[in-house]
Amino acid sequence: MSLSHALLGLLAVAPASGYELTKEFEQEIGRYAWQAGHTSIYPELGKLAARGLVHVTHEGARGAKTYDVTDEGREELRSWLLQPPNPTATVRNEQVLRMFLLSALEPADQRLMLTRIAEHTGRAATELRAVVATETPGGGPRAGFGRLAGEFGIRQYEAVHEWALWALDHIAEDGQA
Amino acid sequence: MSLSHALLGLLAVAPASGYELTKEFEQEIGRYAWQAGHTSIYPELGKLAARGLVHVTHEGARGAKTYDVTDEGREELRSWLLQPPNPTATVRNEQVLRMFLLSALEPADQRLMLTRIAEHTGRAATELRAVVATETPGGGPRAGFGRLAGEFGIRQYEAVHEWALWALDHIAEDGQA
DNA sequence: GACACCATGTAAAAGGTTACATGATTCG
DNA sequence: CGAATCATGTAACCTTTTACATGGTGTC
Repeated sequence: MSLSHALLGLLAVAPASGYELTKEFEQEIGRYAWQAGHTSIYPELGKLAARGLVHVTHEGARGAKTYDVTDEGREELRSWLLQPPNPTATVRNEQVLRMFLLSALEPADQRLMLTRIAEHTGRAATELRAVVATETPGGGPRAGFGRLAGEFGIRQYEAVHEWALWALDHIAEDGQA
Repeated sequence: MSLSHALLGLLAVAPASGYELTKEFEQEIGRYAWQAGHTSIYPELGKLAARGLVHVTHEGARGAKTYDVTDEGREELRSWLLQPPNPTATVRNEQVLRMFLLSALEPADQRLMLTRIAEHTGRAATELRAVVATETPGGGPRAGFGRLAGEFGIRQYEAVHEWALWALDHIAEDGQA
């Protein structure tokens, strides 16, 4: 299960509370890599603590608990991250699924959908490029993290943008690509 | 739930049995978009039939049932596909998660991981480009489908490849991106 | 004092995976 | 006749989502 490793990884970069981790999952990590809500995060932190991979470093106001990774947790994370790319790893992307099912539509609808995708990803790439450019070097505890994610996102949007333009160019009148 | 729409979409392109759909999910669709095994596909086909979105067109040898989409199913599929891109759509990608957690590693491990990713995606892009180039135009019932998926995959691998090279170039000695 | 936000949790239901189970057909 | 492949299904388990539930703190 990858949620445990996602939490381990985020905590390895900087200790945090369940609440802060939840907000993290609403950012880039949730948009490109893995989604999770607080109702799965809190119990999972409890399980990780029970397994000795994380521990509570201190309790703050309003019952807030700050978690940090233990040496054992760091070892577990490292061995998971350094695994060779495995071809059966979990993949689930609703947007990409929509693109793949394009062939099920009539030609006119195909063009409509591809045009929308091209516009949307083109705009998203431009916006993200602007955001990344204005980000101050240095910054918070996860600054490097955001930079890496930003550059990934830009390339991701550009790739889909180029694909949509290619597809628009290559679907014939009868809709066969 | 997207599995139902994935099945609807595949059947809309060409009628098929649960067994054939299962094999479909082991190809590009499972690699880039959505995974499913036969144990989730068979019950789901049953539910879709109960809702009147698909129906069994004929039963062949060994109890094989060929499903096709009904008009109602086609309408449901179309309205789902033409929905505007929604930012909270399901995203779950173990490989991308690994990349995002790069910052949790020591600089030497980061470089090792990025080098591996760059090599792997570079090779995958080249191989896929070769496969797409040799595919005969025309072909089977889902030929357009495979072409679309192939072009998508190529751009996907290239994007990650470029990202990994960028990251290798930009992580300083202390591992800050 | 109301509203926004901080901060945590549980429980039921839905969705998905793994393991188990069965039998037909085809090819060598 | 044995092995691979075709073809379907159920059940137990695990994971995830949705809904419910509670209370503290800061600010206007």
